[in-house]
Amino acid sequence: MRQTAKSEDIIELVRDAGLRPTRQRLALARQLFTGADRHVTAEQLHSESLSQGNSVSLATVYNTLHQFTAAGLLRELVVDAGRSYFDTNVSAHHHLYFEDSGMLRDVSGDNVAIGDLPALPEGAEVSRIDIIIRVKNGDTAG
Amino acid sequence: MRQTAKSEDIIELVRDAGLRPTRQRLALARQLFTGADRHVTAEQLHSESLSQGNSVSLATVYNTLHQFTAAGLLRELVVDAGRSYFDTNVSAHHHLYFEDSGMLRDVSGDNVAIGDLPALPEGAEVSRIDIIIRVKNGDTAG
DNA sequence: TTGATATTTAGAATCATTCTAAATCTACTT
DNA sequence: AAGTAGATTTAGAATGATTCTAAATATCAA
Repeated sequence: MRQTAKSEDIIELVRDAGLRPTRQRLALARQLFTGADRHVTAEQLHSESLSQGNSVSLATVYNTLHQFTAAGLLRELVVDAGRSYFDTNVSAHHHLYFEDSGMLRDVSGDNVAIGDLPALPEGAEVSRIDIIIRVKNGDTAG
Repeated sequence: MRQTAKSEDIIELVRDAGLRPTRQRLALARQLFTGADRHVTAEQLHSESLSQGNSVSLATVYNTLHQFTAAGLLRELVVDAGRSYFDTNVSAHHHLYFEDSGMLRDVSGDNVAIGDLPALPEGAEVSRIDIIIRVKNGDTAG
C-alpha cells in the first residue's frame, strides 16, 4: 500500500512523470495515490472528483489516466469488455475479479508460477503477463 | 483442433445447444467449427459470412456468438478494452496476445501452474482463470 | 396447414472512449 | 512584472463496438 500524503510529494510525483503539475492533475493524483491502493474506472474517478469539489472534465480524466499509465504510475487492467480499470498498484501481482459486483482484489504474484513459455517469434518480447481469476457468487469490496 | 465437417454434425451441434438449426446459425457454426480452432471478433465473422455469400445481420452474429458461448461451444476472451474475441477452443489453455497485430495464439495450459490461491470469500467460486501473455514486436499470424 | 413461439433484421439507441478546435494555463524569457 | 510559446483543459461532436426494439419471417409440433 502506497502512502503519499504530503502536497509536495504529489507535486513531485506529477513533475517526475514529465507532466506540468496543474490543478486537475494534482487533484487526481491526490485521489489516486494518497491512501490505499485502488482499482478505478475513468467514470468513477470523475464523479468522485466532482463530488469532492474538484472540477475536472471527463476528457481530462481520461487524458490523465493514460498519461499516468504511460509514466508507470498506473497499470491498465482489461477484465471486462468495454470498460477499463486502472490499478494504482504497479508491482507484480495478479487479480481476483468478482463478476457479480465488478470488484477487483489484488493477488500476490508469488502465488502463481509460469512454467515454460512457448517459443516466441523472432524479435518478440513479453511486455506483461495478466492473470485474472474470475469469481462468481460472493460479494466483497475491493 | 476440432474437426466437424459433415452437415449432420453441424445440425446436431446447434440442436444440442438447445437452438433451432436456422440457416444463419448453421452457416456460422460451419465457419466456426469446421477446420482449425479460431479466435474471431463479431465483425470478422460477419464480414467473412457476407463474403462467403451467407447473408446474415451483424445483430444475429452477436446473438449467435453469445448463444454459442452460453452453450459452452465458445469461450469469450477479453484482451483488449472495447473488443471481444471468441475462441473455438474451450479446453483449458491460455493465450499469447500480439499487441501490435491484435493476433492471438493458444498456449497449452500445462505450461502454467497456479500455486496457492488466496482464500475466497464465503460462497465464492472460481469460474475461470484467464492468463494472457502480452507480446510486443513480432508479427505472427494466429 | 396452422398457430405458437423462436429467430432474424434494419435501424435506432447506448455506452465508453477519443477527437477537435478553441479557450486557458504554465513556465520561461525579458 | 509582462510577454509569449507551448502545454493543458474543455465542451461538445464523433467514433466504434455492442445492445435494443419492434416488426417481419421462419421453425416446429400438433
